[in-house]
Amino acid sequence: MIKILVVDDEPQIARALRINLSAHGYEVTTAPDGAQALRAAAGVVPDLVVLDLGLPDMDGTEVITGLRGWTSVPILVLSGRAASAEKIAALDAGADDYVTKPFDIGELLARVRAATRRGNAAGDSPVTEIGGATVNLAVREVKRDGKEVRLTKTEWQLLEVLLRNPGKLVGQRELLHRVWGPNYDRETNYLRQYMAQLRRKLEADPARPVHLLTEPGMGYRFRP
Amino acid sequence: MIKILVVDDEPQIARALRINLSAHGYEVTTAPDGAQALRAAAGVVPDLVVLDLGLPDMDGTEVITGLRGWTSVPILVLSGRAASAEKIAALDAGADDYVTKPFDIGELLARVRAATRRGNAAGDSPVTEIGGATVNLAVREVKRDGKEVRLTKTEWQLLEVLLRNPGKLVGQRELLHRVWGPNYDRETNYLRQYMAQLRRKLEADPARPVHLLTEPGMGYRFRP
DNA sequence: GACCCGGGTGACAGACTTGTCAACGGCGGG
DNA sequence: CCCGCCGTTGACAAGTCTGTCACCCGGGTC
Repeated sequence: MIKILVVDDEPQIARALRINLSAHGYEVTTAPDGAQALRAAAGVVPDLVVLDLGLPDMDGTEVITGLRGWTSVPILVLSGRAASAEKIAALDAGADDYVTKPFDIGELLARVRAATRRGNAAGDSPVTEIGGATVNLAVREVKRDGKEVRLTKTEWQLLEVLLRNPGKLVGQRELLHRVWGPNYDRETNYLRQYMAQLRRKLEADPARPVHLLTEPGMGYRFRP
Repeated sequence: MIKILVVDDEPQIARALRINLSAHGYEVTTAPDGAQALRAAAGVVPDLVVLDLGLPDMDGTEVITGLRGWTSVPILVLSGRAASAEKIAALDAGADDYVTKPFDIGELLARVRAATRRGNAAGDSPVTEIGGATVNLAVREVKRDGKEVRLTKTEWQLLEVLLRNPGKLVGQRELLHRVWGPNYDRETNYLRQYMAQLRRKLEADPARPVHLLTEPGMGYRFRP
């Protein structure tokens, strides 16, 4: 889910934005001032920041430069001031877009889509490291020492469930259901078989796995 | 030097933009209508397109989708129309920013800076090399040893889906949906048939494909 | 030590998928 | 009308994956 951080000191605007964005499938966090915005961004690492310039504690461009110091997350600025000088300052500070209030909510949503689309296309491919191997779930690719490793469909499905729950113990029953279907409950031999194959292909020392762990009697766990 | 393609049918606006942009160190090309814009973009591969929506030959969004077919170059739209619906349509078609006329030239330049700042994610050419063949998605043309190779409509659609997701595994279900429509789910024989034809026409050794790869049980993948 | 139990490993036959050849019918151009 | 091109379909050998079996290991229990 795409995460958006909304920074606005006016509660009703913040609430309106939260409602509209949530209704369109975004995960919304809000912050009422610049200091909390910077802290929140460092915590959740959003995919987009919607920033109102009229903040009580610091100037809007300071927030922008504060963010730009360590992240290239898209920043969409909202402002009541339509003066060109303001826009130029915000854009040159590192903002990606500038919308003046009052704004049409449909247009804002379209600009949000445009900004997040860029972010995704710009190529953040979530890769996971396992032993000497690199797993890229988005493009279904595993590399080890620069060479490609091929996984079968079943191996991918099993690996995906584990990787999507990093650090969490996934029960045998749940793994069987997710990979083979709801009619499979006790076929733990399938799991042993395919876990062994995954370890052989991914772990540095398949006999002593470090990331794909067995929890005897319960299930398996992926430790990052 | 950053290259900008200005698309505008009004000579005085095009000239004003050219002068202003050139004065700020950009290399400017201009095109007076949509068809020439698409051809010019395929030729010089700009770092930014400034597109006026009021073109004589085709609708503005058509130009946008035409560009988005093969490139993710930033597109900044200029328009006299301030209606939200227009903006939403253009942004959702793939535009990155939308400025209504009359605009402040300083603000436009700031938006140009913002758009080009993040721009340079490389590897964005309209032509793709496959074996001994050269595929130009923009103008729908394949050349091999200097000679033209003809692809049918279905072959183009299939090839396009794969080429637009370089390195990514595309599931057979997804391929069928995108090329034949949502009612096709299990007709994998179509895929086999057309993948074979594409390999015959594009790959150096069709029996041992290097770029158009099969992932058994899952789908196909284009490796650059 | 003998036994049991859950897990890991190698091998293999059957089921499924894939690449390929061949053929059919619709459609437009000459 | 005939012809060539294209999309669709059927059939089948070669190849790949899956489920299953037999067997091993290590730890806990008596």
